[in-house]
Amino acid sequence: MSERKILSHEFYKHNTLKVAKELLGKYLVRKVGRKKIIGQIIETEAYCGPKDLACHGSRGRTPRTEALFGQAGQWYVYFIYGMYYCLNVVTEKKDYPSAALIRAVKPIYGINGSEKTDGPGKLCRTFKIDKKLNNSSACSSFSSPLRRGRLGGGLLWIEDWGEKIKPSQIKKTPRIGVDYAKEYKNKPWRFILKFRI
DNA sequence: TTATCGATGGTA
DNA sequence: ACCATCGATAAA
Repeated sequence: MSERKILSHEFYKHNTLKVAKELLGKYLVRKVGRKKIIGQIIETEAYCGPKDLACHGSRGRTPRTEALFGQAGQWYVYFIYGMYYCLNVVTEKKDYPSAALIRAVKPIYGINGSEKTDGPGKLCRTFKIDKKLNNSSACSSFSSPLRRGRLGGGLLWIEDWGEKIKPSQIKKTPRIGVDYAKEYKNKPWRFILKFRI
């Protein structure tokens, strides 16, 4: 049995396409109160900097996208379509707007059968992710502010459980919902983990 | 099965 | 007006 390691800043600061692919098979861990929710990441998308017209950062720095311009390894959570949140983890250099969108996980622990995890909005609903997590760190399980005189547990992070994913297990497709992105709309920057080849 | 459409509200 | 979505409904 392999050790479970929290992914570090080092993991996230590389090329966004690489990070988005390497996130497949890792484990998204959410702590809410004393309960844990865990899902294995099976679908991601890469948003690759200021030139990528699908990336929120391509329209410049705004209050909403501030976290996207921050340090690798922090969460970028935004509100969309009036009722959903989307979860991204920031990649590459500070001030370079790039991130990996986590689109789907496979339920592993603490998830009711009726709760869906197969879409960015549904995943955030099930994992109780909203803007309160925006700009917080994904690199520690002890990153939250002091509460009642002691460290609160971390709230949301990603673990490597030592599984190796082969390139042949990764399906690539264009990203969802970015028809407006001109020459970037058909870039195969959506990555899906296949369990059957 | 695929296609279409309304809900809903922050953002620029 | 637009939107990195979802779920219901209709059509086929």
